[in-house]
Formats: sequence, structure tokens, C-alpha cells
Amino acid sequence: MSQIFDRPTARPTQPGLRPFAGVLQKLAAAGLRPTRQRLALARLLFAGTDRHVTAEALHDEAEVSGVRVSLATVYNTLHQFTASGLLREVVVDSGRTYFDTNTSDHHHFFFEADGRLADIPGDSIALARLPEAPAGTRIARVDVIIRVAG
Amino acid sequence: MSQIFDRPTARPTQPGLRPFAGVLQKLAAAGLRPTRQRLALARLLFAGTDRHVTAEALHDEAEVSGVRVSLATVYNTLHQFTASGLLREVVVDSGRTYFDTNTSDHHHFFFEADGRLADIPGDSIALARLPEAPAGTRIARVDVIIRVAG
DNA sequence: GTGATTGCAAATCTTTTGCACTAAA
DNA sequence: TTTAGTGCAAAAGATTTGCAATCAC
Repeated sequence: MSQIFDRPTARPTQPGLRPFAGVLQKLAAAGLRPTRQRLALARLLFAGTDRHVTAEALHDEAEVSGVRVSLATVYNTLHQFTASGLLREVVVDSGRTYFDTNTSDHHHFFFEADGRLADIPGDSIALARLPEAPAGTRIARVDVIIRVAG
Repeated sequence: MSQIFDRPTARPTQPGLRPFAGVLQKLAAAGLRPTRQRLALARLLFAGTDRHVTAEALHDEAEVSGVRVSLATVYNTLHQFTASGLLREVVVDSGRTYFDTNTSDHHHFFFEADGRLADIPGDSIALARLPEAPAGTRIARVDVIIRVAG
């Protein structure tokens, strides 16, 4: 049954489960075998607009859409995707890890009320002045989190 | 560093356990009883320059300096101090909570190599443009983390 | 077949909680 | 006293890991 989902040419069957040629390409580019689990998760992650998910949330989503994946595999997959640049990790909450499908340079709103994340439009924020990296280091990344409350 | 005063009513027991006038004031201002544990932890936290600590690290430090405090109490104390504005929480690492003795408005370097935090001098960074808070929310705080490697 | 991937359960790690005991006011 | 604060051990989450079974190539 996973066949229909595995093929880029398969036609749409259920909403949200349409196979994407892009998903296969992404996995191939990352050097990851297109397993049933990875395809299903990639499809959920990259099907629409940019998303911010936790492992738990993605696991639930997979379950709801009828995909059988263990939580351990969801964790593994999210980290593999992150390592190969398909995802980006966002740290806003100690104790929970968020993964962002938008890997471009951008920043976030964090809604303290419900623990939701949203991208900040790239041109609505700007850093006027950056300090130099401390001696012997280089800037790996700059994260701006705007915490908003109800 | 001239803040080391003997408190008249304190009973000198072990070295490094002399109370600071400032520490007593801080606790009083926060409405927290000056217990042996809170005094000891406050002394470690506020004795010198600004610090960034985790509960575990502070607990170890207390142990080394001969103060007997349970880890649970360290957690409780750090949260009480945070709630009363004596400390600030910094989120840079999912899975670990850092507390900052500098409660003024400032940002951080995070050294990925060793998980260390450092304050960024206030005037060496500036946000040129901030987005508006999404409808129905207000900006509670803006955090900038510059992650440095190597 | 062979090596990569998965699932499950157990293990880890950090943090919180329940509750009897201790200490400040 | 009276009530806040503490310690301990157990509980709770989130995440990782070990290993046998399964799957992709």
C-alpha cells in the first residue's frame, strides 16, 4: 500500500497524503533511503507552507493520517533531516524541541500563551549592529525570538 | 567587592558562608525568608560579576563550597529568585535551563563548543527594526542569541 | 544477501512533585 | 505556635539508545 505513495507519479488519493516528487528528491539529495516512514513524514512536513513541529506533534499527526511510525523513528528522522539541511532546529523553550521547515535565514515569534511559533517576515526585522565574535570563535548563527503574550 | 559584611545575628559556621548585606536585602525585597540555603545560594550567585548558571552547576558549586542543599531546593530557589526578578531565565538549549544574574535588558553569546553563555555588551548590538506584535498580542520580550562556534 | 532502518522497551537526563520533617517568625 | 521552607525519593516529561526484526538496494 505504500506503493502509491512512493511514486512521484501516483495520483492524489487522500488529502494531505499526496506524494511529491520533491520529497523523493529531498531524500535523495540528503542521501537517505526513501523508506515508508521517511516518505510519510517528509510528506507531512513539506506538503504545504512552512511549519513548526515538535516530535510529539508530528507523531500524532502521522498517526491521525494513518501512518504507522514509532516516536523513536520520528526523532531519528527529524534529526537526520536537520543534519542534512532539510529542517532547522529552533530553541525557544527548554524542554521541547521545535523543528522548522523553513531553513532560510529568518527569525521567530513565540506565542507564550500556547507555545506556538511563527516566522517573522524577513524584512520586518533588522539587526543594525552586530558585535564581533569573541576571540577564537566565529558566528554560527543569530537567532532572534520575539516572545509575545496573550 | 567590599560587600562582605558580617551580620551580627549570623552564626559563623563554615568558611565562605558569611552573609552579605546585599543578599539579605535582596531576599527581603523579594519577600523570601533568609534561610540558610537561600542565603548560601544567593551568595554564590551574587557575590561577584554577572553569572550564568544551571541548577546542576549551582548545586555542584554549593556542594564544593561546603553548603548542603538538595537539588530540588536549588531548583525551587532559582525559580523563586526568577519570579521575584532577582534572576532571569535564558533559553538557548532545549533540555537545559540557564539562569542569568544580569536582569537588565541584554542579549547573549552562546558558545556551542562548551555550552557557555556570555552577555553581549548592550551597545554592541542593536535592532534596527522590530515587527509589530501579531494582532491581539504584545511583545513580552526580545531575545537575541548569537551562537558562536570554534 | 548485506547493510541501513525501524520499533520497542529500557535507559537517561532534566525538572517537578508529594509529603513528612525542620526552621523562621 | 504557625506556616514557610527543605530534603528525599518518586514521578514526570522529553529524548536517546540497545538490539533484534525488517526493509531497501
